[in-house]
Amino acid sequence: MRNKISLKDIAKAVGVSTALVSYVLNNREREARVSPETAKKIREAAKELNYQPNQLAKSLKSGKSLAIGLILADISNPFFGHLARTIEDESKKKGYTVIVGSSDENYKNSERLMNTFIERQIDGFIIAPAEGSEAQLKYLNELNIPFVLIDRYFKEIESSYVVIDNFRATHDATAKLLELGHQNVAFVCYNNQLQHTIDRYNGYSKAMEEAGKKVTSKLLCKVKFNNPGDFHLKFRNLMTKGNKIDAVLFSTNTLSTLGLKTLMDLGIKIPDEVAVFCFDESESYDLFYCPVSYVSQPLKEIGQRAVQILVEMIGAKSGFHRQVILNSELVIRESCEKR
Amino acid sequence: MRNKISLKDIAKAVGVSTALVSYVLNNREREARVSPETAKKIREAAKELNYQPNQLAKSLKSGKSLAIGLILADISNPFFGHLARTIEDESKKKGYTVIVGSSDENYKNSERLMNTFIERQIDGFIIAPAEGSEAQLKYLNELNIPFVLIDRYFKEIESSYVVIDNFRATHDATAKLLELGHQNVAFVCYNNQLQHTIDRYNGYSKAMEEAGKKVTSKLLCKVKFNNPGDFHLKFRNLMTKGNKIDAVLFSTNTLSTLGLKTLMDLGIKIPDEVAVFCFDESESYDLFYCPVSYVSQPLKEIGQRAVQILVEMIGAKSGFHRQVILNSELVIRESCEKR
DNA sequence: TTGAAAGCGCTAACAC
DNA sequence: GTGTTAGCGCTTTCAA
Repeated sequence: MRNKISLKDIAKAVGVSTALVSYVLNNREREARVSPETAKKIREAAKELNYQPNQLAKSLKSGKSLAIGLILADISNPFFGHLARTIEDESKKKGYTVIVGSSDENYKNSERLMNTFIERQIDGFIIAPAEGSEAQLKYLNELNIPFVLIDRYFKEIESSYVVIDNFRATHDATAKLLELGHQNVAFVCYNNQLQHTIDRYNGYSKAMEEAGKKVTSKLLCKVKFNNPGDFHLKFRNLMTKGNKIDAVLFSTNTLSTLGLKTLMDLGIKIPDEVAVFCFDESESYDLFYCPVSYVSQPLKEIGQRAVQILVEMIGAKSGFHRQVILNSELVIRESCEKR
Repeated sequence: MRNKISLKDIAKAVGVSTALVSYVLNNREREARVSPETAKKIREAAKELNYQPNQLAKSLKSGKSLAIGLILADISNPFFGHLARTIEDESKKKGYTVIVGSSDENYKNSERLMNTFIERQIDGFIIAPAEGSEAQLKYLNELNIPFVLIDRYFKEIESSYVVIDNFRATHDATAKLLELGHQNVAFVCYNNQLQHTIDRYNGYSKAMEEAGKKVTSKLLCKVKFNNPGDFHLKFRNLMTKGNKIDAVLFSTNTLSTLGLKTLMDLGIKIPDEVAVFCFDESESYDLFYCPVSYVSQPLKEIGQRAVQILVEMIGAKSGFHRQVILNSELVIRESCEKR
């Protein structure tokens, strides 16, 4: 069996009450006026017996678990992996432990995770919400469980969130491509109704409009999530049906990787035959034959801000929300040149 | 404030004792001979009040937290991200929640994480141990806390583990390169003393020996972990100092990516000037100009087996260990051809 | 300066 | 069939 030493064991060993032990081991001996000798004995016994406090009991008593629930689409996706890493690091600094779950972009999974985490009394959530999660988030609000959304948010849900200015990101990337002289700039995105998808589309579309270009279906490729077959079909179509595409803007990291791969397979030369602008950083880009241009999100800052806001919300007596919109950066490299 | 409904609230609402509520909501009404009407009323009240059990209180009472602590080197590394994903999925199936932490290959961090997790009463650990973790693992053994090592293990530590046959993996990869006619096969690894590093080196070295080749320092590149500068210095040296290297075997995924990148920067053509064999799958390989050969680890199986073994260990009254050595697979593609 | 005791939410042995 | 109660490990009020 597992050798569990409790406050009581220490109290017995030293010959004092558990109250004193509790005070001393929480460094509150002064406030409780514990005599130095007793304190010393208690500390020694604790060390001797190798005492480790039971956080569960503390939490039960205090009503605070010092745990944060993190719900991502997929922890194996490097974009979310990086986010998870910064969130974990920042949480550790703040004294919180992170419990993670992958929703797989499915709101049913996300709901199940949320309930599991609530049962574990997490103090708050950081969530990259799946499509259709609105009701669950409203529910969290009803329960007064603080949460911060990352990467995506919902216009109709009152909440804190940390996102980038997606409109501006794609707007500027598109404008850059047009400025470089590309004529038919295509846009590749998922066909969901998530706000960041919409914002990114609008950014693209606005930049086109400003340049006097019409966005026709010949320039658009909206594909199903998690469905490489659908992607290949539609993207190949886009690129090979005589649409005269001379530049492509991919609106997520997974689409970027899939897209580069497909262009390579099709033998379409970048940037000679088509210019390419990607979304998010990826170590894959480093191995691509042509240095890739991309929208760089400040992942570290997103994670840190999310944790900071959440911790503030947890500590606040009355509810508040904080919205943070960060700027992304365009990293311009060879792949978007006009040849 | 957070609207927390407890068993007591339901008991009061229905007008019964908490004991009955507990029995019913744990579906043990039959064994406790609760009358159907009472049971029904209790369930209705629970639903009505939107009751969510407090897992912390349950755990405190039962001594089981139904939580697993996962300690990885770095959750943002896709290799570990995938592992984390399969572990999370399998744990969920078994009714366990996963708490993750990144050690950054630093045993001090790993120790801190372990203690945090122990305080949270996790039922067991899955660990990709950092160099120097031996003492901590012995400590876990003393405490009778079950754990399963993944990716790496220590010969001198009695423990369960799930790893691949690293010796065989590099042995076979090296043999393949030699069989294809390469003469000077170099080996790139980290300069640590982790068993998997040693095994991988031995596999390489054995294959060389079997082919009547001598492993000289001119063929070896041992680099510091997490130190791209050191890598570049030594690897460039290896490739440019007239060592006549015509094939390189990289012994981890990070080294593989760094290596491919450097070879590209140096303008060394693969496989025309040098053949390359990598370790672990990576989406980056898909974007490389030449299809990359690699050792493919069965990530999903590693994660699943680790969870299965851990759960068995947690359930067992007496301690036992289970060692699983899985086979990896060689994926042979253009990059290792002899030109 | 220290101890006793209540109580966080839950389970389970036991009594009625 | 149902209720009472002790106790998991901890904190904190109150009394001594």
